Amino acid sequence: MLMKKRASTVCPIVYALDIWGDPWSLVILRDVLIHNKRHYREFLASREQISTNILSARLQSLVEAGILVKIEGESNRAQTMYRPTQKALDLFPVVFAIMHWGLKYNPNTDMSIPIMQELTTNEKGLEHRLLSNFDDIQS
Amino acid sequence: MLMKKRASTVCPIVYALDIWGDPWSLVILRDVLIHNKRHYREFLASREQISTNILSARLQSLVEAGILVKIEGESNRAQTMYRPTQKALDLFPVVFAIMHWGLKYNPNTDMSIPIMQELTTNEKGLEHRLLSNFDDIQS
DNA sequence: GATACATACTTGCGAAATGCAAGTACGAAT
DNA sequence: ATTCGTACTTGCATTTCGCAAGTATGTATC
Repeated sequence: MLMKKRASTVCPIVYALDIWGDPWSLVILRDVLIHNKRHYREFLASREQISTNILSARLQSLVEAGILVKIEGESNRAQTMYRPTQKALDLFPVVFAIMHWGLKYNPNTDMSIPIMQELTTNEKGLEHRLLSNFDDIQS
Repeated sequence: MLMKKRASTVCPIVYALDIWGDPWSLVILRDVLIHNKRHYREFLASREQISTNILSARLQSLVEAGILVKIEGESNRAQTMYRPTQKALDLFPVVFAIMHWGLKYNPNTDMSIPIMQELTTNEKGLEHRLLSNFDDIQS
């Protein structure tokens, strides 16, 4: 985190930033929520090239913050998965809002990705479909 | 910024993060958009206690990114103002989405602030009222 | 009109976080 | 038995941050 961590803040924005307000955390959350990634190796493979120590640290802090859950396989570390909690699923509106803004102002956005099209034409449908990836989590 | 700056990215989220994805930038944007702050001294007075060098650097990078405009008074630096561009005003949905999430999960949110109440009961009205602070900017 | 004050910064430095490369631990595949 | 894949950890140079102090310039006060 950039900002000195506060035990508590009365501002909902600062509260949010203290948890996932560094860029790498949001990239991980994008991968989890939008691209349905769950394995360490999948996060590593992202275009943004996060380094292993940062990835490890961020996953851990997101778990501590109750955003992700670490599910370890029995007798095989390669089965370890990171899955979102409801607290993470509630970030869909945030992620979508950021995507809308980025889409408007980033001339290099790759519109050939189906999700980008769908975000503008059928956001609710997109959200519903993505949420169905996490049916086991939904309350 | 935490993340190595990219000249261009095809991801709208990473584009956004490269511009305002550090916590301090978002605190400044909160102050501009929600609390209608415009002067250096006002940003410094925020509860989060940003230090002067960071504030100076962030204001400059937000100006470079086309998010804020620096308006200098003639013959008096104390009149210097930082005002949002349309690109900043388009961040209202992002800021509101973050506030909604923070409100849900931050037990310490100060609900005595009128804006917090209004966000849940009348978001559109709140947005409209806040936007009216920037009538001169709106296209 | 000299002095104090306010504002908007810049500078210096120790502490922390980052980025990169390499190493480790362990199960699976050959 | 050896190699490979995966999930990390460790070490270190570089960058960024946080804090304190200093600077520049205009305004207010005596």
